[in-house]
Amino acid sequence: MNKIEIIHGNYTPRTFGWIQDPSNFRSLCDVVAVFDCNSKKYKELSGSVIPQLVSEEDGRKELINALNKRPLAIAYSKLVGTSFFPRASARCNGIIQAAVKGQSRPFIGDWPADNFLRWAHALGFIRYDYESDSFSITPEGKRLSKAYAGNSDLNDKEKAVLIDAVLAYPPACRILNLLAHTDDTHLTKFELGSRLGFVGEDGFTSLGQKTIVKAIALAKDAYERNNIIQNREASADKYARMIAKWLQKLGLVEQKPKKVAVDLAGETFSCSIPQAYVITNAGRIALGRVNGRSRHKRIAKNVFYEMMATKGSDREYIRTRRSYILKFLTRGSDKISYSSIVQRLSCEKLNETIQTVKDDIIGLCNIGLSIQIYEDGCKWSDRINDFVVPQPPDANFKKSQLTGIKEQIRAHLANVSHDYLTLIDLAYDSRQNALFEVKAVELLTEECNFCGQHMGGSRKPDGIIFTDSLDKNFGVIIDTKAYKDGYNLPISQADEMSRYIDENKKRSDVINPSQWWKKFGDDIDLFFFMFVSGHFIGNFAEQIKRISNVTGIDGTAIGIQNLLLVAEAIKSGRLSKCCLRDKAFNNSEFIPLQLQ
DNA sequence: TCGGATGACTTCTCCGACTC
DNA sequence: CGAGTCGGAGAAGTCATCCG
Repeated sequence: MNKIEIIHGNYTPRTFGWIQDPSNFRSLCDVVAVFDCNSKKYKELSGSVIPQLVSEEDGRKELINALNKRPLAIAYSKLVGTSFFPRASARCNGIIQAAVKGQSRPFIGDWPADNFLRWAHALGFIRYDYESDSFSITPEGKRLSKAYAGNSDLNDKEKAVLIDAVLAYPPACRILNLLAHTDDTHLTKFELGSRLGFVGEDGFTSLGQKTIVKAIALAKDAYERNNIIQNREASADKYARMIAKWLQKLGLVEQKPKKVAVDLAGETFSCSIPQAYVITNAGRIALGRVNGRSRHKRIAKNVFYEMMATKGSDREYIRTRRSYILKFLTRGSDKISYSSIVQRLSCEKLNETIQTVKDDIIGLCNIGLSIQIYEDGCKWSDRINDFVVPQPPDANFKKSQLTGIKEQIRAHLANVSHDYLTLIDLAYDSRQNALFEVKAVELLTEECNFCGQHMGGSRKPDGIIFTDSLDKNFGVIIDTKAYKDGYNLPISQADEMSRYIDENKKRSDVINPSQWWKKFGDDIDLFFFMFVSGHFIGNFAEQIKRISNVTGIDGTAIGIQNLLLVAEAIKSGRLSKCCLRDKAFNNSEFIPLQLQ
C-alpha cells in the first residue's frame, strides 16, 4: 500500500478521470462489453460491425486482430483511433468508435471514443496497464457485462452495479456532497462547476454564474440570450453537468430549473437556468454509503494519477506533486502538518511552499476526497484504492515558468481568492481570450468592489469599471488580450482604444448605436484607459503615450501578476482607489510593487 | 435541449541535415 | 566516422465552447 511505483520503458502520459461528453449508460455498457469476449456486443463487433464499418486501409485487420488476442487487452490506439480533417468526413478507425452510434453517423469520432474509454476506466470497469498502454476488463466490468439482459433500458442489476461504480468515483461524490451539504441545496452547473476539481487552473475553467446572468440580462435580443444559454459553459461547468446527468439517470439527483437573481446597477435581474439539480432521497442514502455513515463501511474511491491535472506543459510535475501529497496523507489518520508535507516533498526533490500544498489539498477536496482542513495542517478521513504514480520521462519533469509565477503570486494573495490565479494561465492562452476578458473584469468588480462589467461583442471595449463612493469618481475603459508570448500592443489595437475614448467623449448613438458608455455611472467625468495582458513587450509604452497624446486621456498597461497584486492591495486596504487613480495612470506600465 | 461534434491549439515523434 | 542536436512537418492529444 502506498508504494510509489516506477514504470520503466516507454510510457505515454494519458489523461484519465475527467469525462466531457458521454452520458448514455447503455453505450457505456456496450463499451465495457467490448472487453468481455463472451458478450453479444463483442461478437457483433468482431463478427460484423468492424468488418462492415472499417475499411482495409483504415486498419480493419489490425482491429480484428486486437480483438482476437488472448487474454483480451486492447491498446489505446486501437480503441480510440484517430481524427480526420474535416471531422465531419471522418471514417471509422477505432474499436470504441464502432461500438457506439453517433449523432449523425453509425459510429462516433475519436474524441467521444476517448471519453467513453475514460468513463469506463474512471468507473472501474476496465483497468489500464502502463507497460503495454492497453486496457482490460475488471471483475466489476464483468459483472456489468453479465447483467445485460437484452433490453435497451437499464435493468435493476445493471443499475445497482453502476451506482456502486459511480459512488467510487470521487467527482460524483463531490457533486452529491455539494448538493447535500451547502446552504443552498439547489445548484446550477455553474455553481457546481466553480467548486469541482482543481478550480482556477488550466483545464478546470468555470464561468462565473454572476457573469452569465449579467450577460443574459444585457443581451439585446432573444437570439443573443438563447445563444448564451446554449453555448456558454466552461470545462468544469460541463464536467459538472455530465456528472449530474449520470446521477440523475441513476435516480440520485433530479434536474430542476433554478431562478437566479443578480443585482445590476441597483436593479435586480433574474433568469432561469435549466441545468440545475437537487439531490433525491435515494441520493442521500447513497451518500451515506459514500461517507460511511450508519452501518455502511465507507466505499473505497478510485483515484488516478492522471486525474490530478489535465493540461499545461508541466502537467506531469503537478500530477506527481499532488499524487505524492495524497500518498503522504493516506499513510495515517492522524493530523499532519503542512510543513511536514513540504519537508517530505523536498525529500522527493519537489520544492514547494506551504501555500501551494494548502491549495493542492483544497483541490483534492474539490475532486471529491474527504480531508479535514485546519489552520496548520490537515487530516485524512477517506478511503481510496491504491494507485500507481508513474515516473515520467525527465524531460517532462519540471515546473513550468507559469507555475513558478503562480507560486510567487500565490504567496502574496492573502485576501483575494486564489481562484483568480487562473488569470495567469488564461493571460497566456490565446484561445481562452474570451474567458480572460471576463475573469479580469470580474477580479476588479468582485474582489475590489469596483462597479462595472465585462462587455464583449464587437465595437465595444472588453470591459469598464468605475467607482461610486469617492469624492472624485472615475471610470476606466479596459482592453484585455491573452497572448502566448507577451503583448506588444499593435497600432490597430491602440487605435481601437483611441476610438473608444473618443466615443465615450462624444457619446453619440449615431457613431455607435450600442451606446456602451451608458454603463458608466452618471456622475463620472474623469476617465482613464487600461490594457491588461500576461506581460508587455516591444513598443507598447510608445503606443500608450500616443493614445494619451491623441485623446488627452491618461492610461496604463498592467501585466496580470501586477493586476493580481493591485487587487490584493485594494482588498486588504493597503491601497485606496484614490491612490490607484493618482498613481496608476502614468502613461506607462504600472508596476505597483517589486516582488522580492 | 442533450449528447456528442468540431476546429483549434499544444505537445510529441519522427527523420534528415547538420555539427562537433 | 559517429554520436548528438536542431528544426520542420506531421501525428497525437486535449480542450473550450458549439451545435444539429
